[in-house]
Amino acid sequence: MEVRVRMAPSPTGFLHVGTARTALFNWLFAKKNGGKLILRIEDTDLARSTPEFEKDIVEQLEWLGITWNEGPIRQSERLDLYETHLKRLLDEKKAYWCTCTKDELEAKRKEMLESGIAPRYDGACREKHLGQDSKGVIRFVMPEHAIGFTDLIRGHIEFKGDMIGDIVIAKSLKEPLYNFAVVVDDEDMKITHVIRGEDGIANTPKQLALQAALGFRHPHYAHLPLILDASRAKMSKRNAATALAEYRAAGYLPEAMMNFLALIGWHPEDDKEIMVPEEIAKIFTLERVQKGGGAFSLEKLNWMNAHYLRAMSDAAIAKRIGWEDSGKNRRIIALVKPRAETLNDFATHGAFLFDLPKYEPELLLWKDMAPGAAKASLEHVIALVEKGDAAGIPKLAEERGRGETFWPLRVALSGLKESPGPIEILDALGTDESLRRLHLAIGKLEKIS
RNA sequence: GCUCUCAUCGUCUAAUGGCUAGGACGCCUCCCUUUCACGGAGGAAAUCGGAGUUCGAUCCUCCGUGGGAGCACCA
Repeated sequence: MEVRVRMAPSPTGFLHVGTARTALFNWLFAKKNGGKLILRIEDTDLARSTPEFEKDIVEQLEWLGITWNEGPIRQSERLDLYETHLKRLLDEKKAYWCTCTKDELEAKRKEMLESGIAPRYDGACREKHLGQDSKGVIRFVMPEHAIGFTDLIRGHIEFKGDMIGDIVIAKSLKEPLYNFAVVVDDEDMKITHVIRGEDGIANTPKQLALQAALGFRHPHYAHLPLILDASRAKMSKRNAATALAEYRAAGYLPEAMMNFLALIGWHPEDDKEIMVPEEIAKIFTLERVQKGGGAFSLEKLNWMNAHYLRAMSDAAIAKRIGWEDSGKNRRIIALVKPRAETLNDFATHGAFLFDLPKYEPELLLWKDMAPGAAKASLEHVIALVEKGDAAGIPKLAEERGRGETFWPLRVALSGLKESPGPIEILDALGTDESLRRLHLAIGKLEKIS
């Protein structure tokens, strides 16, 4: 049987890194098994869903390199389908109208909580046989027996029978709710494997019961461990950037992000960590997915991004950051690359190459060097550069002292305490600009001598 | 409160019923180097606790502890 999996984000916010990771694992699973991936937009909550968020979801998935075979399919456009099944459930008395008010429910809930039992609907309207004109909501008659399933990652999971009350499956015939829409869609789209986050575990028995009542088959379930933040709680906007778009804007590469995300909760048999998506897809199995939640380590992401950056050609980087692919820009990129962690670093770390650096004159002094000595050093360098003999600088350094020569030169050109090598900067800057900066440095030294 | 779930270096994780529990990030040292990086070579760092099964348990079982998630007319 053909493997069919889905990613089912809800357009009520920007694409979350956790959602992206779930999408990625579905993509990997589909690829590994020669299956199909369906993008389903779960927008049954009309009040909270927006086209902007949907656009972000699609854009970020595309950026990551996740491709799908069907969709995006919007639940909001399939209302008739849900209504058909809703009516069937009602006709068969497997669902009923409920007119309990929110206040009543809240009071009962509080009461149950206080007496130490799990809050659940008491079934007050179950036997009232209310009609559609009652303007209530539709509840599903939850079976009393225990419901278990075998999770592909966690093994057998069982829920006690009387735990879950009659859940609301729709606000009206035209307003289905999450658990119901999911069940109808998973059946209709012939989903074989539901691969989702661990937070979906508690929904599984509800969906299983709904499937049984509707006469649907049960897909396989696999619940992925959660992505945790640095304090080991579910990653939230409070403590870290959660929107994929933020990482994109911060200059992370999609290939690095994908590789990094794949390694949260999954690990290859060997210890090879740097892998392109196609490589991972070849060896990906749910058996090797971890059960415990994994923290999102920005430090490791940074390392991985830097690693991918260093593997890219200067021309490719120029293209990514939107720089003209000129000889000068390539030299600048080559200079910044060993120190860059993100795409944005090229602009910030390379800024001194475009704009005249600002720095204190004292920075020009190597250790306890006197201003006059620094000035003399720079003058020697200027003489060489003016002759077009920059290649003679290393020899000069040997004669006059490496630190004494290179340090003032580097600072004069970059204004930085930490920077690429001075000869390389001189080359990237060009003779004219270099001489200009050297003279400016001498001016600064004269002021403090 | 109730339900479900998880537990190996600080972090992501590997492995095994029995050798020095492996790799990666981060950290430290050294080499390279005018500086900082990059690169190279080393190093410190972990099986939550208690019972049981067993010749032997980090691995299997139970209990405890700790963490996490879920308990909407959200998804």
